[in-house]
Amino acid sequence: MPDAQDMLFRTLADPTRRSLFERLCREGEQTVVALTAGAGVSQPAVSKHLGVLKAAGLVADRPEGRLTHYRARRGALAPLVDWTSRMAGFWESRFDELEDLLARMDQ
Amino acid sequence: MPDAQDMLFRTLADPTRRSLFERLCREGEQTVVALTAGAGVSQPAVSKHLGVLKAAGLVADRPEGRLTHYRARRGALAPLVDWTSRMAGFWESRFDELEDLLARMDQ
DNA sequence: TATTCCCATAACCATAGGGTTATGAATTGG
DNA sequence: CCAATTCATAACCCTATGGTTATGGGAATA
Repeated sequence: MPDAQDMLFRTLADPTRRSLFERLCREGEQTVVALTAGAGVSQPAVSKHLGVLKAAGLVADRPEGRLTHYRARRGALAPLVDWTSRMAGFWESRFDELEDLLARMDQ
Repeated sequence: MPDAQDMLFRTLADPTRRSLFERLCREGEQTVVALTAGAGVSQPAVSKHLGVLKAAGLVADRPEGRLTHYRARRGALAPLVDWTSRMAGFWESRFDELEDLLARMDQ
């Protein structure tokens, strides 16, 4: 399961993928065409990235007719917060409560 | 200067590198031989990873005779916390104060 | 029904980068 | 002074992966 951590880091390492996730966080649910516009890469590339993000649990999709809406799952960031807090040395800090909060944000 | 954020994510994406950083965070200053023991890869590989970590500002080295001591620079994690907080949507939260704290932890 | 649109998959290519061994410079110890 | 140790660099290899174009299936629209 702490393999989820590795998955998260690897997934977020790519700038295009991070940018897609950022857009979904900021602007909410989007279709693939909408995301492709301004992504700087082709539609198949966007689809592939969305697939990776989905496999990491960072996004969820909602098929609707011929469209597919994607949305961010912020709660999936919890392991990242967890790792950072451990590395920073704040074992007993407020991070813990924040992590719980993120875990429950799964929507 | 390439984006510090991007550099951080890319640097921490590799599990071997993350493991080295974790050890430096937990166990404090270490020489290269010490880090190589238990790293699971060769000494040149460790040296290369340490070079990448250093370029990202995540570690600092202290040459002493024929030994080189490496230590973690936890403050370099600040952009990671920053990004996570922005994505999670806690702009006005305790993250801010934590980020300041990390910024001042630069040692 | 025919056409257009959205999206995913397949097949392929090129590069980044993480691993190795070989080597050498610098330092310390016998 | 010679040997051993520490570390970084060089020169490779090989795989993972991010990009592309081509294609096709399902859904809306004319």
